[in-house]
Amino acid sequence: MLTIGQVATYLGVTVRAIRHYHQRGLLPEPERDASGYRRYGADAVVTLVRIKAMSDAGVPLARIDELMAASPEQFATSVAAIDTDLKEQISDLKRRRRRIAELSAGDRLFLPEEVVALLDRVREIGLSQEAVRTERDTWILLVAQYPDQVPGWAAEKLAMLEDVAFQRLYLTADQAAGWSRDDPRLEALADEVNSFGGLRAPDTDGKKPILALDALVAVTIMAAQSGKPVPALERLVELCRLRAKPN
Amino acid sequence: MLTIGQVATYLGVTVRAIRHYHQRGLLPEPERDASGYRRYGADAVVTLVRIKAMSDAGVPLARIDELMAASPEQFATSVAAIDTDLKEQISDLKRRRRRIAELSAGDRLFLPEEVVALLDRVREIGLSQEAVRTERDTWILLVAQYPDQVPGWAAEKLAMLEDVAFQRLYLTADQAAGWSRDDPRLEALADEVNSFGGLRAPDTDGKKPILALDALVAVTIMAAQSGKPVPALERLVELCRLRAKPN
DNA sequence: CTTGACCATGACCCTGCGTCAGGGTTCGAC
DNA sequence: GTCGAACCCTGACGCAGGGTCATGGTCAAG
Repeated sequence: MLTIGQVATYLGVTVRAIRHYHQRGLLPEPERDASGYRRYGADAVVTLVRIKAMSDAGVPLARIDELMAASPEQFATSVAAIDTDLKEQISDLKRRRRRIAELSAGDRLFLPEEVVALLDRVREIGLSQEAVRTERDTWILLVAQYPDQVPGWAAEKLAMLEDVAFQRLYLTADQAAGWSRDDPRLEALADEVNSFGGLRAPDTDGKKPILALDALVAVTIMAAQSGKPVPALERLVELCRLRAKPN
Repeated sequence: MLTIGQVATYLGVTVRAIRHYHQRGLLPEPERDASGYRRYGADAVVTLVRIKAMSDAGVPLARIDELMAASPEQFATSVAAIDTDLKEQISDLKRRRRRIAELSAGDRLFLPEEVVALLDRVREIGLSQEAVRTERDTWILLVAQYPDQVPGWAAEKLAMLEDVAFQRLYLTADQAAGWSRDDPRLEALADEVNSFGGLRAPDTDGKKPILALDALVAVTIMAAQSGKPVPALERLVELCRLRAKPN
């Protein structure tokens, strides 16, 4: 008659696991000796071997007791179901691996390649690190809501950045974040923004493309909402809107 | 300012998950409004998008906070580690699928094919269902301790069963389980067993092959240990041992 | 008689949330 | 102004499959 520890080392399972099986009702409690120790016979060992085999094969404990008492047909059916389950889990993990690969490939995070290219470009141009982060965060928000349109929008914006004048404008707007709310340069800047088509916030006209300095709008919105308002940019947005609707 | 439910539906996660991220410290608790509701700004949404992206990619929550604040090199290293992890999990699941396949293929359970063949054979020969189960259980025990030797042993025993005399002996021993302890036929049976080389229990000489009627020994041992002793077979084993060591 | 290796039970820990339970809040409709 | 539906809050238990104490009894050897 074996003790629990002996059975465990014999079969290569832990003592805790065996007690767990008892608790789950998978393995009947054996008789106890005078001191209360569990004493196992060969039948218990056999049952345990079967449990271990199933469990190693990935059968969830809950189904093992079904299987132990199943007829050959039930057995086959259940095994097939479990196998299907495992197949699903595998393809799930594979999907995850693909996503992981995208994460590490997309240098900075879960954005479509067009956006990544755009971010690289604005960094190249000399945009401040903060502004780049804001640009990124804006795109993240956009992706969450318009995943299909985003690549197109990003490509469009990237194309606009070929224009040196637009680049200058973009950089100046970035600088403007440090200006005060009544800085006179804001007026000139607003004029320039308008010459590029003005501001268009994504929520202004639903699902239409965002162009130009929408990120600017986003900056002000996001800053305001996260508790760090940027007065100069707020004012700039105001000025641009005034020019856009002069009536 | 968004409520937790709005953020959740916007991003396609559950409210519970968001609260869970707060609890795990992945997502900082946002400010509350007058009634104690959480109010989320765009920054929180961005953080959540990043968390969701990592989590969807299979990054464990515990590592997400590392990654969120990691430098590009750390990021790459960690991502590689996680990918390795996923690969392992996948091959693990594949291994399980193979085991599952073996389970269902080996009709009656997790035994090497040689043993399955042997079991089929003894069933064919006409061994009682009980005896077949005992035979199976014995092999299960043997596999647990001598997984490498078992296929050889089973093949050897299967070969012996070609001999019709041996078959008869086997069947008679099966019948003997129903005899009384002092049945005179036991003597003759013991003689016959000896003419086939006698009994050899696996524990008798360590790792040497088991032959002939070891299952008989196993029957008595197992029966005794699981509380249902078989007196006639116990006696038979005794007799065989007497003949094996006549001094 | 003590020491170290076992055994017992019970209870808390992990992951990633789901799902009550037992409240309070807000909003639109009447 | 009040009703109900739909939110929100915290706290706690649940799952699989055990790991890991904590606390105390048992056993064999020296």
